[in-house]
Amino acid sequence: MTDDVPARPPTLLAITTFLLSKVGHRARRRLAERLSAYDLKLWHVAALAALADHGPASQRDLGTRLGMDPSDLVGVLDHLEAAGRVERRRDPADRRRYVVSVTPAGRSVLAEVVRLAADTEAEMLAPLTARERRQLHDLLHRVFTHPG
Amino acid sequence: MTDDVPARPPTLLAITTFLLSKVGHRARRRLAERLSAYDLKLWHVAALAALADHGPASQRDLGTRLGMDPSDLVGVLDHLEAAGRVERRRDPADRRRYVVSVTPAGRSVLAEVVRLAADTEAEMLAPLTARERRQLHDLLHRVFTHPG
DNA sequence: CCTATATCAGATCGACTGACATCT
DNA sequence: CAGATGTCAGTCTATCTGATATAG
Repeated sequence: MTDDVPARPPTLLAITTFLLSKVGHRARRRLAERLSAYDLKLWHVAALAALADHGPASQRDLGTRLGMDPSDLVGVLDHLEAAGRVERRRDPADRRRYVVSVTPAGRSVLAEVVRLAADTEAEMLAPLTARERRQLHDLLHRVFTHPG
Repeated sequence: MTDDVPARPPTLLAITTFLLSKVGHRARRRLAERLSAYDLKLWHVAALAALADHGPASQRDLGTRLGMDPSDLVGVLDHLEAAGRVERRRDPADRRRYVVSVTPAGRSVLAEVVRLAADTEAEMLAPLTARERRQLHDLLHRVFTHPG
């Protein structure tokens, strides 16, 4: 009746790397779809979060912190700035740099988006109990923050 | 001393969807790097696994099973066929279709690659105990196979 | 005649590379 | 002058769309 999704090859399902890649891709996709209502992409959210959590920064430092190419950051910040969500000011102490900071509007949309991410998460992880979701989060967090 | 990786924004680390996306991307990347030694990409492995697990199939059925666009499957099979890892024969019952099947060489390289994936996995999941890796695998498997 | 299959050509997007003007 | 910063242009890949030839 509903869309017939054929079984995936067991050989693939046995590979954790495969599952990580697939589930991660699906998660990214779903969140990105919802973010489009706010005229945001994932990198925009990452930039807002970094500025909100760690305070104003130069574009280079922002890029380093996020593991993002500085040249791609340019367009991301252009977009956020045009929407009044971040501000660029020249650093008076080093006039090559900008000091980028979040505006109140940026903080506000970030808070909304964090709630939206929680909704997406609940949908994605529907088959898991609350305890299992916390487990999954903890395991992923440890893997992510592991050096190398 | 070693590369100074700055802390990621806590706001992002609290979002499971973010962690899934990031860890999944890293997993994909690492596996892809290792596969290049075998002249394979991830889709090649997926196709080999599907054919090995479920037997010969038409390209359309293969694409459906893997959630892959049939037009992209063409190049993947061209490549595998040129390396003698799959075979395309016309289906005598419906001459629009090919019947695609794995060759012994294809099965052989698939087995090697599965071991290689296990190595990559061990490296990626180094901070987890064996029990935790099984937990992670189980949780991801349930999320992945959940309808919707 | 209409649909299915495999194929090809092109659009789009994200990540990465190289060059460059400005400033220290 | 050498190095850092932000910017721009272009490449490369994967993914998705649309058109087409052949067969049912």
